[in-house]
Amino acid sequence: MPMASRPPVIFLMGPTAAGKTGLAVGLVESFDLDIISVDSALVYRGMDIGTAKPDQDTLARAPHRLIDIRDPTECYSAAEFRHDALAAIEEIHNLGRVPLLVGGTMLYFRALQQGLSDLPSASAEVRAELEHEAQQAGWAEMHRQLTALDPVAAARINPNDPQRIQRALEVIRISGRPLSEQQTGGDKDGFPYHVLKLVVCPAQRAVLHQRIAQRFELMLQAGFVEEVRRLRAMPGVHAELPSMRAVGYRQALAWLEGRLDAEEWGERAIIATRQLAKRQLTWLRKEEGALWYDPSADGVEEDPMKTVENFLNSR
RNA sequence: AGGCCAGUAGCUCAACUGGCAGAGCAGCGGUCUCCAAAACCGCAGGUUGGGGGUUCGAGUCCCUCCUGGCCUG
Repeated sequence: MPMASRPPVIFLMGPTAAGKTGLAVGLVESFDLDIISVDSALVYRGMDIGTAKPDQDTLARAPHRLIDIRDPTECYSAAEFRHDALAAIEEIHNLGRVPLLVGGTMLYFRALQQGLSDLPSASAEVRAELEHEAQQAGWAEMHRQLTALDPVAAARINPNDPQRIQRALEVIRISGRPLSEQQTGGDKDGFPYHVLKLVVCPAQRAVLHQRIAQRFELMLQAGFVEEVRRLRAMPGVHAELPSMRAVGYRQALAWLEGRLDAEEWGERAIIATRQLAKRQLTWLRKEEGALWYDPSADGVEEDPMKTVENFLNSR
């Protein structure tokens, strides 16, 4: 499909605490855009403060799709996101509006743009089984098993990386075929849209670090600890859940369960957030054709509003 | 003021009776195909508080000064 005839989609990407939400709300109020959240933590109901989820007022003004779609005891995945996001994009286009995808989960952006190979989806049972075996034999032994079953995948996966060893073995057990044989690279044209990519990020790392620390203080004032206590009291909630391994929640839980000191957990949470931002930036640097916008550089940068306006008018 | 203890990487601390100054954490870079706010990999970082001395050789021993802490007055 030629570019010009492709329906428009706008990406608004950036590391945590860079100011994505503020900009997104501004854009939604100026143009006929509908927001789709691209965030693996915002999907969880009841996880509001620690995820910096937009508040009720903001959501009323700027509705977000794909938030609050899971309980904290449930799982979500890149493949589910891709499916949900593609459906939401189509829905928005059918309304005659333009989708604005906002978030910081770069794997989701990648899965959306490049597609995923047609692999068996995650199975809680198989994972539990593998987990159990690994506890007996150790992950080093599991990696050796993988070497026998799928040498190509085993060579690529570090023996210290339980998560990926587990996934590779899972795929083999479910499909009976090696993972590496099935990783064909995703759909060729799995994302037939005309995309404008914006990245929001302070040019200075120190500025981002400062924003992260300030935002954490605000979270505490807003009752983050209470939120975690509430989650912890829910049946079935425990520290190993993907939801509870999220930045901030993990450290708060560790404190409440006596694995971290009261004076220490906050600093650990901030550190984890900085490290998250760094990993997000590693993805973002590779993002092709993205326009970078520094929210802390007043005036000098081109106005993203203008960029979006031009993009929408050029069609 | 006197006595004692300490001072080593940004932080916390190792380094036998003198023998190539190291870890953890933080930081920085990277990997990433159904947990990704996850799970991993790598890199850099030092005038051992300053100065002097003994020694083939000093973080380590001696002298002196500085800084911090504790005790006594």
